[in-house]
Amino acid sequence: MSPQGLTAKGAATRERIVVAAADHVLTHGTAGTSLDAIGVATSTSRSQLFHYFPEGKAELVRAIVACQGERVLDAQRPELDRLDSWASWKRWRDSVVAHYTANSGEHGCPIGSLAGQAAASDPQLRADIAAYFESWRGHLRAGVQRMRAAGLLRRGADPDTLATSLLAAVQGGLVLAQARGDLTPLGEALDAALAGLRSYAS
Amino acid sequence: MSPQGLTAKGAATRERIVVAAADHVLTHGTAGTSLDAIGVATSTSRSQLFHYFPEGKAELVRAIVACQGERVLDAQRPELDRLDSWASWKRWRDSVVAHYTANSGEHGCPIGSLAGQAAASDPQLRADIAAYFESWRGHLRAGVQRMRAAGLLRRGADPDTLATSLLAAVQGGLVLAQARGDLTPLGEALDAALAGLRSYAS
DNA sequence: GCGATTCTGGACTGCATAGTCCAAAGTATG
DNA sequence: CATACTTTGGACTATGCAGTCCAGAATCGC
Repeated sequence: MSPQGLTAKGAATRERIVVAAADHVLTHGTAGTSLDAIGVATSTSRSQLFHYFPEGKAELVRAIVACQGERVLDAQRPELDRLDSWASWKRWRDSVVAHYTANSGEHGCPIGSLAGQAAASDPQLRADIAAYFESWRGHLRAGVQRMRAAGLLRRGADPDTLATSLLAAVQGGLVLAQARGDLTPLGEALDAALAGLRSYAS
Repeated sequence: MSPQGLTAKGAATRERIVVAAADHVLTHGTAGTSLDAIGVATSTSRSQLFHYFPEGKAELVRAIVACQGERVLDAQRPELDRLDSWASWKRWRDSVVAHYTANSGEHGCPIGSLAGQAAASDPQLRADIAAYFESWRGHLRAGVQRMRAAGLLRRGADPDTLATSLLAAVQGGLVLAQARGDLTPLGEALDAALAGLRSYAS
């Protein structure tokens, strides 16, 4: 049994619930996702949801964020972990765009959308989302630092704010893309942010 | 009487509902805002809501977007309308940050948050939000064009994509700010985007 | 195999909410 | 002042939803 006292079968069911619920929440929003809908999507009954997520919907949504956050970050690997050349940044950019392109039909929307919904309602969820962004931003910052250490960027390039602006470009591009129903703003925003980074090239 | 057959009194009531509802929706989200809550906030009864917004909640939310969109754009004036020098861009940047700083407590969240909630649920609302972004982006694009016409930017500066990247920086900065509960990402993202613009200076 | 624990199904409760309806009060216009 | 129209109040219904409960099936530890 796993640490939480879960059978292999139980863990599988839990996983199945999270994955299916993630798809539903990311397309319909937290408010637009009922426990019933999750039930029919996963062929599970009411009691299982509360068995695996005793605190109810809020806990489930948090699990979704954790799951989906990992998915999104994984989609950027291995580039995200070894940003150390201009070519690697370009590859990273492409992997981000490719990931959202592939999943645009089902869940066109990222976790950022949840931030808006969670802002006031669930502080715990907001904190989880903030941590997720911070992790993502940390990878980008490390990349900028590597570039600077390698002498590819000038000293004036501040890894912290550059990482913020890169992540903001991704999230802002996604917001615009979602409103327009077309992903091109994401690519444009990313290109501009990378151009900004390149303006610090030494 | 006004075009829609509204008495002065009626128009005032309608306005009162929209304004109060806007505050509530922007802090609690559309799902977190019940018609009852709007009722108590504005001291109006159920029937008035449906009298002024026969299609119900969806129509009300659309009115809120129109109202709030105007508010946000107005907060950026007069700078937004006459972006034609580096100093004016800086002033614009400050007005954006100042606006969200002033309103961070009440409605920390912008219309962009609604895009996520509206994506699947209400296509009409999504279209309204897209139009709003397009209007905002149009002002920025005009500003870039003015800069180029004045010889302050090189020919390589594409007004269209630069406007997109600037707006994406605002929206992305707001998403991060919302998650973190702190507006600094907005300022940093905007500064980076403006630095990107400045890299095209001639 | 057997007892304890985990897993699953489905019915049930209680509540919050969107939307309807009708009748009364107010307000224009001639 | 009279009539038609707009505005307002509040009760009423429908429904959909989160969360509870209990009993039965499967599975694990020994």
